[in-house]
Amino acid sequence: MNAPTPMIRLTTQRQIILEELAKVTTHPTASELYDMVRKRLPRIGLGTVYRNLDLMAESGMILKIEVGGTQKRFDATTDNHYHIRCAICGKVDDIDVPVIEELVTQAAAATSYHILGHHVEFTGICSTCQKERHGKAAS
Amino acid sequence: MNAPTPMIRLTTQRQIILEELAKVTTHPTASELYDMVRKRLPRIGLGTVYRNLDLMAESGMILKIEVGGTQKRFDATTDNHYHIRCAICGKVDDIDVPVIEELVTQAAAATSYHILGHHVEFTGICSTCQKERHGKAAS
DNA sequence: ATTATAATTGATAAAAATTACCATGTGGGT
DNA sequence: ACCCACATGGTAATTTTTATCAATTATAAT
Repeated sequence: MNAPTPMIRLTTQRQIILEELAKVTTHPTASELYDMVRKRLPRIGLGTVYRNLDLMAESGMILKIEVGGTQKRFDATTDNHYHIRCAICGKVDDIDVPVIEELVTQAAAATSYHILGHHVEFTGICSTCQKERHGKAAS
Repeated sequence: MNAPTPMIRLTTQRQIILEELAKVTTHPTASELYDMVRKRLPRIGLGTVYRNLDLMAESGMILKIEVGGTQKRFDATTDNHYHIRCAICGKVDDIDVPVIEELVTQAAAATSYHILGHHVEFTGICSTCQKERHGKAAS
């Protein structure tokens, strides 16, 4: 009666996508992941990558992080943590700042929305871009 | 020597875009704003709206909020505040939770990035979507 | 094992959102 | 009134993502 196992079948392509995503701590976009996966599965289609990333995100196996920038990014670490994005190159890293659980309580009191979660995104300039900026002084 | 007034000329279209944005507390997307502005300036082009929203965001007159969802949104209130986005309809509202300035200090200690700022985005279900969900019980 | 049944894939097309391009128009300063 | 730089509107091109669908592959039933 109640829908049982949503049962996501672990196909070869899904497994490899998952493995490649778990390998890195950067937060690759779908097409970055596509390039990574293609080295092991040259015939895979970009659509398959998108489709499966979405499925896995829906089923909670991975995280789809919708931060600034033009592309969505994915993360194999599913427990809540915060991110920092470089304003220049767009790279996204994890940042080790304690998660503030009280925020959800505070938010619940401040709105009529039913709160599901929260996310903190820092903006900054990564060390690589800091260096490059000093390279060319006054533009 | 040092670049003087970046000097953004306040054209009619810019003024009206700004006025329309300031009128609402929702956080319209570029095309929503386009529709609003077109009522007063029927010949304006969508490109002009995009171009000027970007310019105004760069010069700090308005805020470009890059949250979840497929479209960027804009906000006439430039002092830092947090947002909540409906997971179902995608609507974005302000949420009145105190801004945590310490976060930036904490972040600075935890990363090699040069921190520029931070943003908190809550996810939830807005009251409208809560009601509609109860409407159709077991699908 | 063999067939039936359902889910998944790869390829391609389509959609959605944004940006780039460029000839024409506009306004401010002299 | 005449420059001149900037801005505009219209359109085309890009970028990112989603949809479609026939062919393939896996699972279940016999």
